[in-house]
Amino acid sequence: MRIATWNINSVRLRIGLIERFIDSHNPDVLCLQETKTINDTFPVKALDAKGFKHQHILGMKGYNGVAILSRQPLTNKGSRNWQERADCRHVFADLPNGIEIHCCYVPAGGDIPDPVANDKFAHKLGFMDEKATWWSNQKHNKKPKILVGDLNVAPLEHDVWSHKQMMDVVSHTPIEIEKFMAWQKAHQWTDAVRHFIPYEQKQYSWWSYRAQDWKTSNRGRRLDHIWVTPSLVSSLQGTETLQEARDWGPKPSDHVPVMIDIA
DNA sequence: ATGGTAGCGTAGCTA
Repeated sequence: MRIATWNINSVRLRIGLIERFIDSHNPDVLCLQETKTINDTFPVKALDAKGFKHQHILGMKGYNGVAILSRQPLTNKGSRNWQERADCRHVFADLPNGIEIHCCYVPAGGDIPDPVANDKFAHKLGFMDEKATWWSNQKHNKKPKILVGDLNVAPLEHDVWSHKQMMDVVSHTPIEIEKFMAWQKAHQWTDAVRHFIPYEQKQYSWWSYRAQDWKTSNRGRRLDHIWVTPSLVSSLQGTETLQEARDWGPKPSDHVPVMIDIA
């Protein structure tokens, strides 16, 4: 089974890129973030025509929005609010094989890495604290699980182009990484991408629109993640990050698809 | 130290 996650930055604008990705990489489950539309205008029919007949979508006007798209039926579909905001950042469902899948979109956190000066950064830190607490309290739930999404943190030294220069840049600050790791530890999540990619190897899933030439400057960050619970680790078969999609036209997303294959 | 781009929806917010 191939699971993919992609921050699409408007599902309506980029439905053609999604179709291209489905044709070229044949995912079984595709999780999207930043769909940026209410459910009524989500491209349900186009995705149904591509074989994704089972869709769990949660969108709002203009911002955020998440979706789980599946070739196989989804059951126990749900969603959750965080930091007392109904801002469409988390959906989950069960797959026929018994795996519970979660699609998350963590707040970006604004530009200033100070929770006093920047409400958006405080919100991001609180969001991850709440995630850690909630997942810690889910320990009784023994179902195998996969958590994917744009988590907006690049936690490891080689998840950013320059660890030194990024330490005071939101997404790679020590306080964010501390809270991110606490969340990961709270449910014994394993980073399924780094399970295959050596720690020393640079690995990115996002490159800014603001660079003149994203590929030449290559100042990327690994913001998009796939985590699995312990019993699934031995079933992991491989991972792929589709860097070439950063050039897919006419208008690419600033994030690229991240995939795992699991037996 | 600064400014650079993009989407939604049509101003200004968010990323």
